[in-house]
Amino acid sequence: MPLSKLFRCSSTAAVAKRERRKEARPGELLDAALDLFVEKGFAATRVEEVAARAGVSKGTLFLYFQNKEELLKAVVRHNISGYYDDWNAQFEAFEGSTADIVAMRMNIWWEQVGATKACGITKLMMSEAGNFPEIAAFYQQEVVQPGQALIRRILQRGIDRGEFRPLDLDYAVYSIVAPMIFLFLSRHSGGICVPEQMQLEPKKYIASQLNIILYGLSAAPAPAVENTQKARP
Amino acid sequence: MPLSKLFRCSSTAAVAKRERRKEARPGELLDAALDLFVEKGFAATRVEEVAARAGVSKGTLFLYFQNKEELLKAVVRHNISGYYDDWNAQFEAFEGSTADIVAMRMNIWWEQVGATKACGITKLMMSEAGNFPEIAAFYQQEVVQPGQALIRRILQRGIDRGEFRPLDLDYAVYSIVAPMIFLFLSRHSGGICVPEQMQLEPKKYIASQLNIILYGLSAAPAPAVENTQKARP
Amino acid sequence: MPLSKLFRCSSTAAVAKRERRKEARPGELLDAALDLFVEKGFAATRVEEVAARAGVSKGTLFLYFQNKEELLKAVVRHNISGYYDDWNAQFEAFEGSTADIVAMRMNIWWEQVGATKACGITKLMMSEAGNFPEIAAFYQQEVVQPGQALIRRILQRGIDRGEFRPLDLDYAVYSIVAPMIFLFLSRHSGGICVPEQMQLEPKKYIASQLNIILYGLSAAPAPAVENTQKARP
Amino acid sequence: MPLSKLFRCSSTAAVAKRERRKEARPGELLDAALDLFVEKGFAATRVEEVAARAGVSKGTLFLYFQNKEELLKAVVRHNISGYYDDWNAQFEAFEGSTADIVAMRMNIWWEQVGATKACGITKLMMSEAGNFPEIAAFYQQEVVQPGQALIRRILQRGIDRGEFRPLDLDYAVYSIVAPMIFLFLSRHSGGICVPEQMQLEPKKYIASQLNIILYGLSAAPAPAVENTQKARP
DNA sequence: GATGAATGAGGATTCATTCAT
DNA sequence: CATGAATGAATCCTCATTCAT
Repeated sequence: MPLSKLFRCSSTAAVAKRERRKEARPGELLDAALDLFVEKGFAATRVEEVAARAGVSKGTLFLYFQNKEELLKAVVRHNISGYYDDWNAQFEAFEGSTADIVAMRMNIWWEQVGATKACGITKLMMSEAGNFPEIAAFYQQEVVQPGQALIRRILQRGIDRGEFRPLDLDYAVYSIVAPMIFLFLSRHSGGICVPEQMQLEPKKYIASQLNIILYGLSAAPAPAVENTQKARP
Repeated sequence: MPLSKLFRCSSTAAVAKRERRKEARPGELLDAALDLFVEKGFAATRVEEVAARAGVSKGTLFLYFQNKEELLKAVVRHNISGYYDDWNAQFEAFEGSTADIVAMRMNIWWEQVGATKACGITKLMMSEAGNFPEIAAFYQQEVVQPGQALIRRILQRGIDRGEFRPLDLDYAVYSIVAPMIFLFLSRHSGGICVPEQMQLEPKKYIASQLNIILYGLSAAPAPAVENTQKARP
Repeated sequence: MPLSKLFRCSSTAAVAKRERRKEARPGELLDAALDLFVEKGFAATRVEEVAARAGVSKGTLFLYFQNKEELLKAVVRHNISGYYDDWNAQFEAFEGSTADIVAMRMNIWWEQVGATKACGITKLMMSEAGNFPEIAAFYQQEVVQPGQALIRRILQRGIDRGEFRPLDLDYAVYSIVAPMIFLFLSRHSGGICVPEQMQLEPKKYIASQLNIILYGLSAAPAPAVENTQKARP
Repeated sequence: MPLSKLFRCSSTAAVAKRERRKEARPGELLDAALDLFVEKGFAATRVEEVAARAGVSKGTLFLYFQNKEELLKAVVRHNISGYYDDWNAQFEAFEGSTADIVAMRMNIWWEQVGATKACGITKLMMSEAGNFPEIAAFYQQEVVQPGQALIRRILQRGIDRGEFRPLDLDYAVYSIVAPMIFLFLSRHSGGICVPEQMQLEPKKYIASQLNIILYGLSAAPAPAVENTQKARP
């Protein structure tokens, strides 16, 4: 049954290839695992499937990862490589209006995360956070907090430069974060966020949100909203 | 819902205890199930736990619910049905500004759903939608679509009355929906949405979002946002 | 739900009727049980179904029968009321040829047992004998042995009167018994004995068997059968 | 059946033990299953018992058989396949009297099936046919129909050669089939067919049946049987 | 007597993990 | 290193039986 036995010869070329593959193994497993965890959920994904998709046997998977949970952790860690250094640098370097920074940030966030397979990690983390507090904490520290800190700095810049109204930053960050997270989740929520037949067009969605948010953040005079609303500061 | 209540005359003291319990059972089971499903997830919750928390045995649960999946469906149905009739009526009856309707809607949505145990259903549904397409479809039809339809009508009213700018409603609804879903999810996401130490204050969060959104929706003149942004219509 | 409550009044007529029904209960339960045991098998029949078909509640059944096994035993006992007294008497009284007795016996056996619901008991007993040795022993003693004894006496009569050849009765009885048992079983064997599309016509089947058997039993000279066959005695 | 045996060269001593066991497993499991299914019935047999008797764990069984029902089907297939080719060939090749073919057929049927463990399958199938229509259909097609077709051809040969009387084959086949099925069933019926203390001697039983049947089938002149009997054709 | 709500033992099946080869 | 056969813990669900009313 193991056909590989029949075809494996001891030429150096073959050894080299095997060697190379050996080193590639963990990465292939992580890719396969990401796909499947995102597609079917953590619990519903069988390790055997992950192994099969990576082209190895079940046993081999356990050579590289202590258990299924460790595999999940590794998947998350592996897929949140530091965008933030780049993104922070971009922010520092930017010279235009803060509104433009916000717009750019959301669009790039989409392009570099939302449009990739990593998008599904948000939903994956949300679903599994309860069962894996340790990894949730890790994700919080490595992803959530730096992300929100960056948004915060952006908004602060707008306020400092008089482009944005004075805002309670603790809450204002969510006017940027919430729509983006919602967008990511909506793509893996099976119609729970956005009805399936609707199919959100991401770029249009972001534009629409920006159109509203930026106006709301701006230092222009506010309309009168009585009753439930606090007057603008 | 239990019609029998309407027809029972109070003379039968003898039948009381057993029968009263029987009527209470489904509700007790649904409450227990909601708690546990939200806390541990659907798959990770054992039916026996649900039964135990409701103070009955495993078998009793299956007297009232055909299987675990039906129990989940019943939980969803039990905790969401009936809001929309009220909410639609409220909307029809309201005479004030549309901004106030939006504000009221978000606050009431919070109070009647977000602040209750039912809040966790959003995350529960998102996590399980992939594994239970039937339930997802049910939720989509019974909850998501009517909810978004209501928001749509509200925004349409604002536009019709000249209070709001002309908007692409397909996308504008999410300026209301996204922050609320995000809020609900954040309370059950183990810090994936909002870092745990931050502890969002819901009323303040809603006020902050409203403050920005309503301004963004309003017909007042927009600030100049160049580059990525479309000019206001 | 129990509609009977609504209609039960305390008139003497009603009481009489209830009384009558009460006495009829065990019989109704036995009838229902026989139907279901034969149709679905013992294990696959739920006591609740039996009770429902008899028009009573599950609890009531246990008022009359200690448990499901006792119910089965009662069903068997109830449905093998003494044909043998009649049949033995018929045999004693008969004056014609023994071949005619055999023919009559098989036909009457069919009419009074095979064509009735009792027919299914043979298959039921065969299936359950292993699980209920006690009742198998009972059936053996009350049904199988008397039946074979009668056949034996019939054959003996044929031999004694020179109508039949001398036969080893221990085995010859099965030339009569086997075809009949096979017929009974075939009607409840789901195509294991006789392919379902074939549908044996009982009277024709019996005639065909008789035609062959009686010839084989008769004292007429035998054809030459070499090799495997013993010569006729 | 395991083709791999044919292709395995004997150089791989290292792989031996584990692999040999793997190949033996299905057979060991089928043997264990046959024993237990026949002894206790299908429903009453726990898969764990089957596994234990085969010396493996519960899980291992499911490595080889999708579920309990497939195990049953495999048992049937394993124990009946392949006789008919031989038997049909034997029939074609035979040159003696048709009476001898009949005699040989019954004796060999006994020796190759009745005297083996496979004998119990007949009763097993009869008991379970109602609950597993799919298996019943399979057995009907693979076992019952080919078997009866063979008997039919044998009888036809006898008629064609003037050895047997003209017979309605649809019914005459059962003069051969019924006694054999009865014999098989009797060995697993707990005394329902044949009282336990009697202990049928199979060879003697078959001889006795043959003695009667063959005489009845033969073209020799028939004795007068009046009344219920049709005159011989 | 009659009811039917409640019980809980019992069994098939899945799948992460181990380990002999 | 790699394999995949073997394991057995874990859980849903059924249904005979009990017993408070």
